[in-house]
Amino acid sequence: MDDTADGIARWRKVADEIRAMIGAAGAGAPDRLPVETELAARFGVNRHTVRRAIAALAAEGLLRPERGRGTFVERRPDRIVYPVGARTRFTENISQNARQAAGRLIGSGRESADRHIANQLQLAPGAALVRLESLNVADGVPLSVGTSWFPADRFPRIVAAYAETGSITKALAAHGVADYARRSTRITAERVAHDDAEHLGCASDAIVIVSESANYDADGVPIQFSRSRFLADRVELVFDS
Amino acid sequence: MDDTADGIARWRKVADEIRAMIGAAGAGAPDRLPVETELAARFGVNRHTVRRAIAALAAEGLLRPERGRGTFVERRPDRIVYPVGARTRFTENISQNARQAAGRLIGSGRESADRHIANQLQLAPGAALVRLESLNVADGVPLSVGTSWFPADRFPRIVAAYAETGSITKALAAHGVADYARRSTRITAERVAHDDAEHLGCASDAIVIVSESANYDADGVPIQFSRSRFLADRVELVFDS
DNA sequence: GAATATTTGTACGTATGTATC
DNA sequence: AGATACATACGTACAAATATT
Repeated sequence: MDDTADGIARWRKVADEIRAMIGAAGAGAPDRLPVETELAARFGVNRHTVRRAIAALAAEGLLRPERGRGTFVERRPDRIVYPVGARTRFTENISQNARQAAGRLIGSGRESADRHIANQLQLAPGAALVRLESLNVADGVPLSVGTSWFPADRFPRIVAAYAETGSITKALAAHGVADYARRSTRITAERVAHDDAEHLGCASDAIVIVSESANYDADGVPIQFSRSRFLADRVELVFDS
Repeated sequence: MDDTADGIARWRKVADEIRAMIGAAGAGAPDRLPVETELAARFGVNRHTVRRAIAALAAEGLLRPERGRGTFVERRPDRIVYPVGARTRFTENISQNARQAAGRLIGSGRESADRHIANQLQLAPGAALVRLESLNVADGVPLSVGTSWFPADRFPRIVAAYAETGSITKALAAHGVADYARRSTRITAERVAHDDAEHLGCASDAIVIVSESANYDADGVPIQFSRSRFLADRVELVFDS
């Protein structure tokens, strides 16, 4: 299988060599790779073996192959800092780090509560909900997509209000919620869903940080359950404790 | 390239069909895939095309191919809940959710502070540090690996103390630190590093939640900076606010 | 703008290695 | 030991997107 007989696949060695190439120096570091055929010749392997190595490095976010153009070294910009606390509000938070922040409605619907959401919102399973899908953008760069569920009877016009204002806070205010807070936040991470990748304009194998939380009004009544997917490449969450 | 002429690669269609196969039902759902040659015959494509599809689904965590055995459907267990707060301590936290929790020393060393860590520990760049690598296991399942840095002059024997006790808290106590707390936690997510994957016993393309934080003693002096990598498949972090 | 060359993406074929059954 | 099943590797061809002439 590999003629080096040390049990390491060739494509892994090629990947390591490429890693060394691109990680060599900061200033003189190349920003693009030689073409696949030349790499294959240089390493004495088949083009497919080079491609296997490139695919692995691309999955790590180190390379970005573009059909017809070449394979480029990924220089990832610093991540935008997203502070999470009891009073987290997207627009206000992000505008501390970015020049422009906006939320946009990308979908909505009505559905009945499954067990998990019913529990979070302290409703009976099957209760009527409004679902709201939003895309959050800072400085023109999509950062996250979020799905929120609201009790339909209390927030009948939440979708329209959000579509107008681009702000959950304002949409809630239009329903008489002057203040709200979150209590706890569950954090997981996974590969981005297909639909989310399209909205976020990211690679189909990108990683998202998933944040689930509920918001409560001043009386402690749950008013919103949300599940946000943050692009891990572009955002870091900061929790103060 | 594909004879369907709708611009969708064949391997993607095969992936979708396999996804449908395994996601069919809860009870009667298969727990393993037919062998690659049979899938290739069934879908009328080459075995490599099937493999490309399987690789994509494996990257999503849906399949787990095992050499010589077959390709299995991944049924992921519920994640262990890991509460994060000012007084987060691994052993105490996890033992609320698991029967057994333990930390094990997997590496250590001495190094000098780079800019980032020096800043976090309020030291001059180049200051002497002790680095401690640990593997955290609950119920025999590796959950996370962590790297911690301590000022070398204040915690000269921290590695030995941790090796003996398996607890950072106790190792710090041996150096006279009765209490400590964290102030903020930075959360990112990325693909697991190669070395970490070996310790965690996970797939090489698994996702980890990366948590960076500093701990401070009762006088507010930073005593530890740590970078923990939690397997996203096995753990969820919960922050109270 | 059109034709051509370059470069990555997909697909199939074939062979062999390695782990498991 | 033999059969089975996934892993790696090379070869070939063409498609699709981009760059160049």
